[in-house]
Amino acid sequence: MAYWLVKSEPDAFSWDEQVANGVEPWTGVRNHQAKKNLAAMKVGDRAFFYHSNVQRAIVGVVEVVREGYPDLTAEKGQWVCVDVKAVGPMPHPVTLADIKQTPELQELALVRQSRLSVCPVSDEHWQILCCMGGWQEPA
DNA sequence: GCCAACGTTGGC
DNA sequence: GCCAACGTTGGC
Repeated sequence: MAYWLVKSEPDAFSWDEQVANGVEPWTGVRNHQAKKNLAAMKVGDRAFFYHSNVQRAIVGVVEVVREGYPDLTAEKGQWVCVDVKAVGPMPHPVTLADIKQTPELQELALVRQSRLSVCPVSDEHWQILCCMGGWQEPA
């Protein structure tokens, strides 16, 4: 199982909406690197749900429930999306400031390439971030 | 194929 | 609101 981090501007699509909707297509990615990452996702992979811009924090965890398929919101058919399901909220949202203060996390794609909206997260980084956020598996 | 101009994203 | 990073476009 692989780990990822997906960004959304809360004004456009927020964690609350993700929770309310349950399963939601992750559309609108228009960047080739991000597309490559989306296409590599497998059912069962987990991703952090990150609020960019106004909040700048990891606020929840989602799970991939449908692998890469054509993004119908794109005019031309060359973009990809996946479906993700809300797993649960971060008990303590992990902010970008927190991440930047953590030496072990400086290699995160989120830090190194701030404009990339879908980035991979290593197993090690995932564990650190879960620990910082007080994440516990839902019973 | 190079590069300047321009648009978009996202942090501050 | 500003600016840096970076992707895209278009002229040559």
